[in-house]
Amino acid sequence: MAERRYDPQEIEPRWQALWARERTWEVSNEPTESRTDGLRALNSYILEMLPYPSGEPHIGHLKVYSVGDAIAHFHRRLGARVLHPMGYDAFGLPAENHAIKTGVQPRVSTDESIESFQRQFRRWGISIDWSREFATCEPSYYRWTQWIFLELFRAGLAYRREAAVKWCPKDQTVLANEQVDADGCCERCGALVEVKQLEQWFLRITDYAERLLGDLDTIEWPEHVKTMQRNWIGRSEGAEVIFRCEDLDPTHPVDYPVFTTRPDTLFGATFFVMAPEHPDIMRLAEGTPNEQAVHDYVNHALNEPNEERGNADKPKTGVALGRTVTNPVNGEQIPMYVADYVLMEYGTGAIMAVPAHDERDYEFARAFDLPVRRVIFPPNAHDSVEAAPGEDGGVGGLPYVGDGTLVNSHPDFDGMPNREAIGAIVAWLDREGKGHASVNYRLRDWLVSRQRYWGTPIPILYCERCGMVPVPEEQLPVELPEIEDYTPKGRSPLAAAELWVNTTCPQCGGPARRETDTMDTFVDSSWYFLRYCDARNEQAAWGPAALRQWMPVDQYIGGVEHAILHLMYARFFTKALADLGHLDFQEPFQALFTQGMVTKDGAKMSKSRGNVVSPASIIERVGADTARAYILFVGPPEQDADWSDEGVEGVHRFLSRLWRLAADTADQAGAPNADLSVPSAPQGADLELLRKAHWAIDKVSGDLRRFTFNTAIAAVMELINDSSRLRDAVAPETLRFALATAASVLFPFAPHVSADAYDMLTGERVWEQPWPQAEESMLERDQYELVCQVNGKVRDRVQASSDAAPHELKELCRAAPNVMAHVDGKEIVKEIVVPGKLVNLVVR
RNA sequence: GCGGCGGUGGCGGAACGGUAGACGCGGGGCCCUCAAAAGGCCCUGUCCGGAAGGGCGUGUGGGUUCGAUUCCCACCCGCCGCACCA
Repeated sequence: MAERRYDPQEIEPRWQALWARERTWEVSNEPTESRTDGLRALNSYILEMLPYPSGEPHIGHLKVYSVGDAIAHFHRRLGARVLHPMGYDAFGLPAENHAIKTGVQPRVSTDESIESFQRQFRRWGISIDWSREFATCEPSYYRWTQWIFLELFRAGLAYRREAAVKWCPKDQTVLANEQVDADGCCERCGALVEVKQLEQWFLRITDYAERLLGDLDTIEWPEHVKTMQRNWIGRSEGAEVIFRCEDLDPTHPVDYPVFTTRPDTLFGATFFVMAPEHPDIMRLAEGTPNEQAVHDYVNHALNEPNEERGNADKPKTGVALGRTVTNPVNGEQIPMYVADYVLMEYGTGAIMAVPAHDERDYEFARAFDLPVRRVIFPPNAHDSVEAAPGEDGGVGGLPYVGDGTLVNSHPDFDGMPNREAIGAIVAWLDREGKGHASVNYRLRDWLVSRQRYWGTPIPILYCERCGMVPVPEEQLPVELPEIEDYTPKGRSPLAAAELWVNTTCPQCGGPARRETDTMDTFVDSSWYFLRYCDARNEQAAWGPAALRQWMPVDQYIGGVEHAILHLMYARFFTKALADLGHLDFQEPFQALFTQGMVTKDGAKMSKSRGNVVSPASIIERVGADTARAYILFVGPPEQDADWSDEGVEGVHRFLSRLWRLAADTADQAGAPNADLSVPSAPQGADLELLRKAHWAIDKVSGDLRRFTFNTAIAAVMELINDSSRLRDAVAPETLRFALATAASVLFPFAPHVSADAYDMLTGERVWEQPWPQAEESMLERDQYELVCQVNGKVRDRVQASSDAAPHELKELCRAAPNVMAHVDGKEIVKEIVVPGKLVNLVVR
């Protein structure tokens, strides 16, 4: 017989053409009949994070879609109707920067990239429902992004206020944080970046902090991702305390609230610090001898790069404002300072400083020679509370941030454990109207406006008479105009499109100007999973019936680098849209899987390192099946994996072997035969191979549920190794069954070769076959190798019958030759029997 | 600093508290071949031994257990996230 060779370059396009021709992976939104056995939901929504189309897909894309496709195929063959769509997160800076450099319009270069991604995904054989494909830069998509924005605007969840943004004085443009390098310079021109106050759009995600935190308990996400989100939200319990300033005008005192997690230390507050960004700073300093110094300090602090300013090791700096505030608990006048260690974004932008019990305040007090007053006495630190005056209370070790007993405070609280004092002092503040219990979050509102061209236009108009006016829904989308020059000139490039900017007010008909900022691309990707459910709907962003079929996403898959931003924003959108009556669920992604990075020689792939492995070149050499199976075989998918060309060859050999065995076996059988029945009472090699096949079914099924694809593929390798070894010792139908089984369970990982092998053997389409079931009887053995231990060490192995009673197993073990040698007259004090596994004799 | 994850052969990695190292790579030997490629078979943690067999081995030190890579405590190292968050 002619030598047949595994040729992925022939096999793969052939099956891809069939799947494309028959639109095999498309699904409808028709309601599924309700299922009577109640076993499983009939619909399953498997989604990988949509790609940002730039150049060619990289190896990370190959990994995420290989993982997702395996799950999608598995669910299909378990009987589910699976939604597995694809789209492109197509707005963004790189396309725009490319345009600035080359003059090629972002739309043109983006479309090129999208085409290349489409080609690759088809070439990889990913089972995508192409009928639902879209790119977020298409007006038919961003029309609904704009609609959502307006919904949020009407609900008060989108608002405008002044905010500090990064500004490059040379390029005359606002910069995204990512465009500022580590030295605080513009990544394009190298000029020192400044901070500028500009009107910006925000989304009120902070309103959802509590729910975003609480609902993490309702979803099946990796614990570390939940932890990152919890940390990002950063919930702290404490109190808001009011410090009154009467210095400016005693008849009109100003109240400055501060947030503190330690109201128990209030009596130790010896000064008061405000952030340089605090709007009252200059007003407070005005007319004091320090006015100029304060002015200089604020200017300097505001222009300092975040990385530098945020460095906790930096010595504390600041300037006295020359004013005082009143400590509400004891009426003391304490001096006010401005210092850059206080952040405007957190809490109220002002703090009470308790140097004795806070490291930062302590450092500042040291630098400025301010009083330090201990108000917490450590436990077990001898002596009575009264005998502890002076700076450190005679105990030393300041600042002290631990728990203890209150001292130097007030007779009502002195002697109280500080944990208890927190409640007592807050209650007192509350009664006096000087404060109240409060919860504070680290999470800040989401700044969504970008002074950029290549993004979704914000659908707002400014009318001279009516002010800010939302674009009426029937006028959506506000389309991005074609422009000539993408170079920023101190405002969004859109501002130069005068014809587009100038329009009429829908309310009064008078002249109006369009908002020229565009939206952060994270807005686009915060709802795309909803659009897939009803991607061709021109009347609405989605129909409720379509959503009911699919949402929430059953399994979401993507890189851990999106653990915070994208996943938080998508959750926020879902909750906000649910509150507005557009959705009837609270969480978009029921289960999440985060896959690890693919590295080369232990390092992240990058052009500058020259270690980039391109999927296209791999596939050209060994085919898509090998590339996909290898990337899943190399290790657990949630871990980082190092690409090895030798490892790829190993997987290629395995697929090659599988295919050749199937081809030879099919040739011998003459014609494909759908009948896969096996000898009725198999013995010897037949039994061994059939058992192996059923073991493999069981192993792969479990591994697919656990996402341990590496061991699933290893199990199929074992089955193929055994099939090869036993090929001449078993009945032809046994071998056929073993190989068809291997092809069947390998299909989710290497679809083309599996489909081809299955077809050669049976003439059937493997993806139309139900997932195989392992037969219980084939998983059991009537004989097994009993491990014989003496004092926990393996000394022998003997054959035991599966139905042997414990006492029989003990006998077998005691009789094993090498066990006897180790027992040798010693006393057996205990015998542990684990049926099916081992016997352990404890001797003395 | 806080939080999370992880440390197993030459390498990637397997092991419901029960035979440590499945599977693959790499390495060695052999078969096929005029030769090569491709393929096939065998060996491959380490030390002692001819072999049988035995000692030692999952970052370090303790503990629980008949038995620990697995559970508990302390520590060391590495990676990731957050970081002057009041």
